[in-house]
Amino acid sequence: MPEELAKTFDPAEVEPRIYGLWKERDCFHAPAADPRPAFSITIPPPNVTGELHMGHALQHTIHDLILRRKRMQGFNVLCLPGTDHAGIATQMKVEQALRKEGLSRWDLGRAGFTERAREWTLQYGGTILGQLQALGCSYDWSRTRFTLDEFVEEGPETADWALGRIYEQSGYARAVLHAFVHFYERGWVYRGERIVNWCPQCQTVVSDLEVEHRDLSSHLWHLRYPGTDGSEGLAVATTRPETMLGDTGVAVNPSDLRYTNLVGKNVRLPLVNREIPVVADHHVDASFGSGAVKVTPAHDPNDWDIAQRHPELMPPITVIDDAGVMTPQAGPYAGLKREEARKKVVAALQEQGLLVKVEEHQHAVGHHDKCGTVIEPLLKLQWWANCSDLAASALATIRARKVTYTPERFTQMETDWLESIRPWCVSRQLWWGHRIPLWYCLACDGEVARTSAGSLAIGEKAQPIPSVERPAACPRCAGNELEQDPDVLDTWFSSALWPFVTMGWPERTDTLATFYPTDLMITGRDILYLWVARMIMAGGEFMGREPFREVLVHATVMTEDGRRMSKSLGTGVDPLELIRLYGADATRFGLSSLVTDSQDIRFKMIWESGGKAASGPDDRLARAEQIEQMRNFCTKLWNISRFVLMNLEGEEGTLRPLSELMPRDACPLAKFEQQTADLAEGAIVADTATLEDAIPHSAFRIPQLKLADRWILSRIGAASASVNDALDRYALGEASWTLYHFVWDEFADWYVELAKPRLRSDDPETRRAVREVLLAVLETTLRLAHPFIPFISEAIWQGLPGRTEGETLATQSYPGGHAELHDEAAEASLNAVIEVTRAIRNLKSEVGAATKSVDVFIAGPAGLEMAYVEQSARCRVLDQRPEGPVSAAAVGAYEIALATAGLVDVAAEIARLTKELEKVAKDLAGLDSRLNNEQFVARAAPDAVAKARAQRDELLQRRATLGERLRAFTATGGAGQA
RNA sequence: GGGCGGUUGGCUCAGGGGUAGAGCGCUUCCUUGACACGGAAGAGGUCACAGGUUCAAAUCCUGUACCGCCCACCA
Repeated sequence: MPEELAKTFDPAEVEPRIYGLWKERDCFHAPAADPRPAFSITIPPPNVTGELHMGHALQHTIHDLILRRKRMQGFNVLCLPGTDHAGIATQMKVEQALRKEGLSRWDLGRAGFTERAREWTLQYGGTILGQLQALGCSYDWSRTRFTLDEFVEEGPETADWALGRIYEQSGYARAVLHAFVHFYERGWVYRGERIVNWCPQCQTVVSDLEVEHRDLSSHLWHLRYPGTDGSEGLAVATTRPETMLGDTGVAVNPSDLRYTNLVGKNVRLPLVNREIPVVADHHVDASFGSGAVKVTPAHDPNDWDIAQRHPELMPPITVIDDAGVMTPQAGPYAGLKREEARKKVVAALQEQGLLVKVEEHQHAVGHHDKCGTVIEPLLKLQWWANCSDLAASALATIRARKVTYTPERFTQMETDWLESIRPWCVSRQLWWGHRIPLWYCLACDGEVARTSAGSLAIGEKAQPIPSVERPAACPRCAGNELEQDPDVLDTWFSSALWPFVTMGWPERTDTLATFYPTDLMITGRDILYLWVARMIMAGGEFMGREPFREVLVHATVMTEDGRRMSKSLGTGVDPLELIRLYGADATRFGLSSLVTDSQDIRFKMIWESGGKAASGPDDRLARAEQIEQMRNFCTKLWNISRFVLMNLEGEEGTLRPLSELMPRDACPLAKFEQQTADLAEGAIVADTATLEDAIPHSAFRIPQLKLADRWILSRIGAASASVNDALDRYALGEASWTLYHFVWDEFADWYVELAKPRLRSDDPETRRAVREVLLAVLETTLRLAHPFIPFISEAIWQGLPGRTEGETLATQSYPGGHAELHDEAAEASLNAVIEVTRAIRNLKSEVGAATKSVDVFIAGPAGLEMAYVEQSARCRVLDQRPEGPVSAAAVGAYEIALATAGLVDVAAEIARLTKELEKVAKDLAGLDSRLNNEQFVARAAPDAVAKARAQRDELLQRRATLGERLRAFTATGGAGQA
């Protein structure tokens, strides 16, 4: 006996219960030793400090939808979750927490701080993983990893975020050091002094990819640098006047005749009274600004390059320090913030009459993508990774299509980037992260010394010792006064190793053997370079092959008016709010229905205050239409299910098991055995759909099968086929809408309605047949829908009779195409019923008899299922044309005459018929112009011509019928005899 | 400066060589034992603009405009 479904679907009650059931049955764990073919994904690890936002919700809806179908299709599905230690973000959070205690990281010292940060991530981090469970994600939580985790042998959960013990034989932290040492030994890592992107707020270097350029309107200041001989010299144009204090020269284009006489001479740098040379360099664009560029090698990458070509511009003069404050080299401006210095410098120059002019100017200013602070280009000695070898092999991998991108256009984006790859600055001046495993010998390395402040001064030519562990002694002098490099690695260096380190690299684990390479990487386009490209490079180097076979790039979630969702701007929604309002299923289904391959998704929101964006921190989400629609869908499905279950009338026990009623897509295991045998033979693994089709389904034999039954079975077969087809193309939106319309428009609106009278039949066999079909279609629908709406489908499924006890829907087989259910004749017949029914309803509505039962005469081809029409249109079908006045319509090959018995407004009926005739005439004209065109008949596809002819015949028929009706009306002056 | 997307009914979006679809909103009607988070019937669009290819273009090509995104050292 199935438990009766509650009156209304209550996501808040159902979701935790069902998720608990899945966990209890261990549905999401993927053992390495499993004969079934593997399907694996590693999720893009969210920041350990992060909380679920709409982008995550979309991303993981896509993940779980794909995973659940694969699981139901019989794969050994692994989705490996985890979090990223997120160096900068986490360090910022922890420092924030410390500030509240009146402490800074310096008070704790490095060891104390990292300990504190680790505690912090254990305590507060990883809440996002719990939030993913609320979304329903079917990930293997027992394998949860963290990009800075240490090896844990055995034992209880290490922390809430871990949701399980560390699984493999190596800690992530150690593996990262291994990888770096390998890089070093390959000669790809070097130390170099260059202009880097310095964040004065975070006090660290960041890579080019972490700099976000924003166009700001500013000014172009033209400054006069007088000649040393008192002549007028020249004017330079700059967007950063404060850096002039560090100028070491001026550059002009060699062919710029205005300045040829000055090249090789000196000009006087105002305010600091320094003589600086004028040089000729091709980099300078004579048509921009004044044609003369001030050269500040310490604060501008271009200027640094120019200075490399002109030794007289060296050495550089640093006038801005790590905090964005002017250095003693800035003379009277020392100690001022860079913004203040700018104002004072401009004012001083103006006072001296050296400010030639100020133009409005728009230019791109680099901001740190984590904190938004304006990046300060500074000259620094940093660790760089030369990626050209890696990029070349990654390019080869992509070009050989060992990694493919969906949508395809992203392939080009990725290869373009790889082709022009530049050295990657991998060192960061942080404490939270993987400390660079390079050691310096204070005894024998002359380039290394302790400063008075106790820190390490490391010269450019220092000779570090690479080692994962602290070396016991210096291999050169056997001294044991070794110091580790103070910097940590870019977080992206560790995440580049994610797909294989999470599976145990550098050990050779069973997990790697089974699940690497992974099948899919599902990610946003914003990290295609930062992460995806680097994983391909790292995978190729460390594993000898690509880390994933496919990259699925999904859209960005935007607000309704196209702005990026942002917490601080109040333009974002918390997905948990959506789950609270509408349930996880509706949230997922709403999101999946929005997936297309275009670039972004606009999300409509209405807040309690009435606006499109939150008016304040307390403003709550009132409505999200796109999700609400799917909540309504869930309610619909729930009610269909209630209807089916409440009509079993206690006969559940006598119903045959579902597997007999409806093909259950054959035994999955048989399939796997076949596939593994193929694998052993070295054969290409057959497409599962093909295998599925090759296995004969148990025939669907119910003697009392009626037209409606044959129709709905044919339709669910078609729906399954098209959902599968769309999912194979990652057209998740299309798949969602197909499911939506099948359930609502076909199953609920027509089949359930047509089933009602038969359920009330006196014949038990008739009743039984309908119940069985209802149940079979419902059960198949639930399997089809499960990846989209896992909670509600599982909850209903658990209440169905005829299933095996103890099973979960999550591990049932996924419906295939069901081509054997296709029934052309049934579809055509029922379509006729639907069309005629609609025409009658329309007529009833027009004559104001929508709610009444009417008499109707239908002329046309035989075989129309009149009982269905009578039921659906609420009418009585007459054997003969009615005597009295009628209202008429023509649909397809059928003519419909509705006895109006004086109901009809003559003028209105004439107007209606005239309007309909006009429409027919218009359509006919269009068709005729085509058919009369010899070119069309001669050149168009034969079936296009045939179709047009058929349409024309039908329209001619309709025109005749309608014309006759109209004539009858006008001739009798309104009596309208039939 | 390059590159990529988008421009379809009031709104948010599907679709994609044969004459336009959905949801919401709107109009009219209906509380019928699955469902008013529902049912029935409607109104509403020269598919941004201009050329071209084709028997046929909203759909393919080229160009233009506007919106968005990515990349790029023009001070």
